Amino acid sequence: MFQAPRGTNDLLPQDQKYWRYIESKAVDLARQYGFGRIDTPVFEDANLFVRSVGEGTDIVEKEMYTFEDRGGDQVTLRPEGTAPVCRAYLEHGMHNLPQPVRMYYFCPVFRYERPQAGRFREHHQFGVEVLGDADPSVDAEVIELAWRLMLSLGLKDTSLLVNSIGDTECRPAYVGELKNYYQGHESKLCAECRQRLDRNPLRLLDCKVETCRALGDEAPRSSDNLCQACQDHWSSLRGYLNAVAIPYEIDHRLVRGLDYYSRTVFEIQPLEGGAQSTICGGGRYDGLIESLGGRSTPGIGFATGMERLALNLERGGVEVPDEPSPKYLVANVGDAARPAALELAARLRANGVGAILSSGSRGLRGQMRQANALGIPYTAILGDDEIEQGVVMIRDMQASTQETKPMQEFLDSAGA
RNA sequence: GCGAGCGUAGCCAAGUGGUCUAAGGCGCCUGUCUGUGGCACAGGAGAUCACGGGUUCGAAUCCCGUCGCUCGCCCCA
Repeated sequence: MFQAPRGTNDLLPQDQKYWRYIESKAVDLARQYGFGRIDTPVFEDANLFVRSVGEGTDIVEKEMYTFEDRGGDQVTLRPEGTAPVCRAYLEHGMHNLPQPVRMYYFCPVFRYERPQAGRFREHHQFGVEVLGDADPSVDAEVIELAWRLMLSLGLKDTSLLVNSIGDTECRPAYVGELKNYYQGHESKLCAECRQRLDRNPLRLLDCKVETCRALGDEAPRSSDNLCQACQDHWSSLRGYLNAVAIPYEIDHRLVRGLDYYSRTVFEIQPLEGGAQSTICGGGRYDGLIESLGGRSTPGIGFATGMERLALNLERGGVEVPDEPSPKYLVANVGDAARPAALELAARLRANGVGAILSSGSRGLRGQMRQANALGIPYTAILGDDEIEQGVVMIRDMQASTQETKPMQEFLDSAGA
């Protein structure tokens, strides 16, 4: 038997309601904030991600689905959403549009990882990007949008963490200072962290080992080591967030793993999360477009994981509306009724009314059971008697009442 | 890449060496009700007990290997 590949999932009809719900809330909000939808290819030139996400990152080092196609090109299944949007911005000359350009997307994302709760090899993201505006008010707006999405979904008990990690101006000096600090305490670090000391000192901050955490509390903070421009940006952002009353927490340990982030970074986490708890992550990436060959263009965005949002909706017991069933099931008894039933169902649908034809190979009883099991509110019954008299019997399944109506009259009223 | 747990019908699951040609429940189908659902009752279909090898008179049950799934680490949505 074939199985879905490891780390991938079928999204069955009965699971769809959570996704439709998230999608509709997200699209409504995105439109409110003036975002337009963009869809980019599932695969891209491998180098797009190597250059943007960063050569030393886990994503590029060991998680990308990269293969050579039949023409000999190295292509990669999209491991994140931001770089393709930036590529599209450049490719289509969007710097000629009124700035900033605001876009949102829903797309599958692929990373070769060991699957576990809330982490898959294929997952889906809703994300937004704002390109061409460096003002901190844009940061505030994007963060507000992320926060409003959680509220609008009905996800309670989430926390918003914000930090500034500086830019190319001030970060190198800060990383040096951090390294210095940790080197002074190297004997107390866990084995992992000793390796991080060389590879990626920033990551020392979010280690979960108790002794490392304690050291992290006392470590120099990025937000205390910003250059003047970053400092101004950071304090403006906090002011704006206060102005729109978004309940954020400053988390000095928040760093994020992709190379392209600068200044503002943020995450949203459920209070009671499992291991893979982050449901939304984002930040500013002012150097990214330039590194892809464009002229210097600031950008900021975030992405949310659909699977993690759906998981949290279920865990939180959030009521999500069911997908509506067709209004009518057309039951039929006898050979003569079969074509008439087919026609009736077709005419109902032509009027925009949902209708399914039940299998006449079952008895009427079986067809009623089917209507009941499918949650269909009305059954239209056609048998020899009805055909002869040109009528149809309509049964209200919930009220358990039924009445006979002339066919034409029923069709006229059903359309309205 | 590393560590742990688990694999019995579509789903949940009993059984931990001897009528197990595998219990029960949900769901599905049929009938009681020959043109009327939900409830009840009765019946039915559906399982190479993950796969391969070994131990044994005898294996779903014990051992080894493989595969798969789940959870955790790393990292991330």
